[in-house]
Amino acid sequence: MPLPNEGVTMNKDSMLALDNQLCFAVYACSREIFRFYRPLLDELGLTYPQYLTLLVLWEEGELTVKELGSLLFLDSGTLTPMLKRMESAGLIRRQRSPKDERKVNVSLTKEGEALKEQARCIPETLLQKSDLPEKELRDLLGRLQGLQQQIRRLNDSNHDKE
Amino acid sequence: MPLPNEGVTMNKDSMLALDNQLCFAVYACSREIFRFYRPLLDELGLTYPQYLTLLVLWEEGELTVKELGSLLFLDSGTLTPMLKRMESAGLIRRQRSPKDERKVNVSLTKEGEALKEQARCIPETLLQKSDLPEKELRDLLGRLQGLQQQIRRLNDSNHDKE
DNA sequence: TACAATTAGATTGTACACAATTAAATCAGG
DNA sequence: CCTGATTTAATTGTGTACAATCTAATTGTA
Repeated sequence: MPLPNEGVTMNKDSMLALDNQLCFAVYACSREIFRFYRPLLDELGLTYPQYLTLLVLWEEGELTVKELGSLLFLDSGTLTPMLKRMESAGLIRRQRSPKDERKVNVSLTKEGEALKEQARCIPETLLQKSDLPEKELRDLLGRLQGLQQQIRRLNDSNHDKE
Repeated sequence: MPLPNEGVTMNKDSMLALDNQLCFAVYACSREIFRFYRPLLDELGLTYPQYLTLLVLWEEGELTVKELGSLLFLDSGTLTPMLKRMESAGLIRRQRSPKDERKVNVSLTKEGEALKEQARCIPETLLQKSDLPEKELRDLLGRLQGLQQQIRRLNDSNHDKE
């Protein structure tokens, strides 16, 4: 006998299957994007996470490690070694804040600033090549951001419980 | 003077900005999903990539490393050490194929098979908690899969050129 | 049959991610 | 002014990712 809301609420199995497919799709897509950018960024001597870091610094100017982390959703365990590599590559400076010795200010060197122009020269973006209509891409962006926020809320409230 | 297709074709800057936002959203979303699954999978002693590997094996039965890799889009550099960890955890077996000594067959042990039931017991899926309507999630899945395929095509044809 | 090309995995080296811990600096209540 | 709590980075340890290289097995073909 069908339940009142059958057809509206999925059964557990099909929900689980959709869950797995969607999570895998996000994961696989993310790695495919890394793979696309690699040869372009190789020429600039950057990795994709380093490129994201520069995007933020180009936009915001000087930031602390903490602020960088909250924009990129990364913690010091990831950022500290990456920033050290970027520092020894001459792209950024890392210096303790004189006002609060706990903080480390991250800022661009001339070389790091100069890469901005080179990065703009990437002739075609991924999306132009992808041949998908802009409207669809904006829609996709909105949904992904929505989903990420939802999961983030779940994760954060989960973390608080402990 | 506006070009004929202005408003239809985005300018380079806004395209670049959308590109960056979308790529970051996929990347951030992927990590948020990992973070969501971690406490659930910790109880089973699994990581998310190991869980994905088991999902495939539960579905397909015995597979070679190569076949596993083409389903998960991972190469032996990633799979070999991960499969060794799963083997020493008693979840899978790895044995050279007698017919073709180059191949390594990966199959489930009783323990690995048994985890399937425990994994089904994960009470609520991510998506049920996310509170987003099924239609929207299926739509998102389709678009992500489409995007991934497009990028994969680009990447593969790029790789052929060299 | 030789033997060059191909294929499947393993290995090596670099670079994230992230949980857990540590250490130093700052803050806040008494 | 102290001292315990909090905040900020750094460190440690484990586990992916992935390019590049290597080795052994197999295949295609002259």
